[in-house]
Amino acid sequence: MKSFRHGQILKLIRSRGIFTQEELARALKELSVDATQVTLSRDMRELGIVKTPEGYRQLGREVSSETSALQFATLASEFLRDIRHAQNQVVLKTAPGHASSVAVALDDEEWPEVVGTLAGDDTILLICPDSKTAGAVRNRLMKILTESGRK
Amino acid sequence: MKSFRHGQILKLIRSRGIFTQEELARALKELSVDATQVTLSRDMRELGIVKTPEGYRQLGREVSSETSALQFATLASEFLRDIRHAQNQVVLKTAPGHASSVAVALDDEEWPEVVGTLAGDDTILLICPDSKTAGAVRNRLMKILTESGRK
DNA sequence: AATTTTTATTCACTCTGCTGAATATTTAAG
DNA sequence: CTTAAATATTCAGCAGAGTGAATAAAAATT
Repeated sequence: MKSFRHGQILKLIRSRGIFTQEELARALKELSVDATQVTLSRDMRELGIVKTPEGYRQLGREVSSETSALQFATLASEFLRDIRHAQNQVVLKTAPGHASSVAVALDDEEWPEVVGTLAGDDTILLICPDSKTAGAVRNRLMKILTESGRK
Repeated sequence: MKSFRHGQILKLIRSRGIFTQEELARALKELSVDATQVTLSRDMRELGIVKTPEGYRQLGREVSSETSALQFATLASEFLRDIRHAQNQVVLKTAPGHASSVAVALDDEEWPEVVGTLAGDDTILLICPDSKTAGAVRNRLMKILTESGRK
C-alpha cells in the first residue's frame, strides 16, 4: 500500500492545495486510501514534501537515500540469481524481466566503484574501473545477499 | 537469498550431475550458499526440478503459479503508484524504472480480462476487451493493494 | 506569553515470508 | 518383505517492513 499511497499523495498535492496532514488524510480516504497522521508524517519526509504558504509541495526528488539501500537488498534477494566477474565487468543474472528493476535500485545506491550500469531483460552489466574493483563489487554483492536473507 | 540459491541450484544441476539433495547442499556450500535438505526439497518443487537416472533436471519452466500471485501483490504494493482507467485500457504508474518488473509479475498471473500488457519505464498499459472489463480490472487491482498491505 | 493546532517521535504490535528441526512418507536396495 | 536412504511435510521460530496509539515537540494563533 505504501507506494500507492505515496503516488496518491503526490497526485493530491499537485492537483489541489492541501494544508494539513489531517486534511490530506481525508482527501486520501476519498481515494480509498486509509492512513493516519502518523503515517502521513513519515510519508512527507520520505517523499521530500515540505509545507509552504500555498500548501504542501514536493521539493527536488524523493529522499531515496535511506530507502534505496533497503530496496536494493530486498530486490536483490528476491530476483538476483547469479553474479559473475570477468575483467572489469560484473554480470548479474536476474529472474526474467526483472533486470531493470534491480539495476535501477542498484543505480540509486550510487556505488563509486561502479562506473555504469546496463540492463537487459534478465541480465545486468556493471562496468567497473578495473578487474580488481569488479572483484570487490562481486564480493560486496555476495555479502549483501548472505547478510540480508540470513542463510 | 532464496532467488540466488535458486540460480545457483540451476547452475549446478546443469553443469554437473547431482543425485541427492544432501549432495546438492554440499555443492552449494562451496558457492557460499548454506541450505538444509528441507529448504532444497522446497526449492526442487518451486523450480520444477525432477529426479532422473542422470541426476536432477529442470522440466519446462519454473512452477510460478503459486509464487507469482504473491509476487505480483508484493511488487504492486512496493512499486505501484497510480491506477487509471480510460476506455478499454488501464494505465498503471510505477516508481521510475520498475514498470517492467511489475508488468512481468502481472503477466505471469495471466488474467483472462487482460488482453495484453506493455511496459515502459514507469508506465504500464493494460489492454482489455472493453471499457467495462477495464473498470473491473482497475477494481481488482485496487483490491489487491488494499488487501495486501492491510491499511 | 498562553493556548490551540499541527507535526514528529517513540514504542509496541502485526503480518508476511523464509527457514530449520523433528518427523512422516516415499523410494531404492538388499 | 525388510531395511536403509532419500525426500516431503508439519510446525514453530525468526527477522524485516509497515502501521497506529500515545505522546512529545514545534508551529501557529490569539
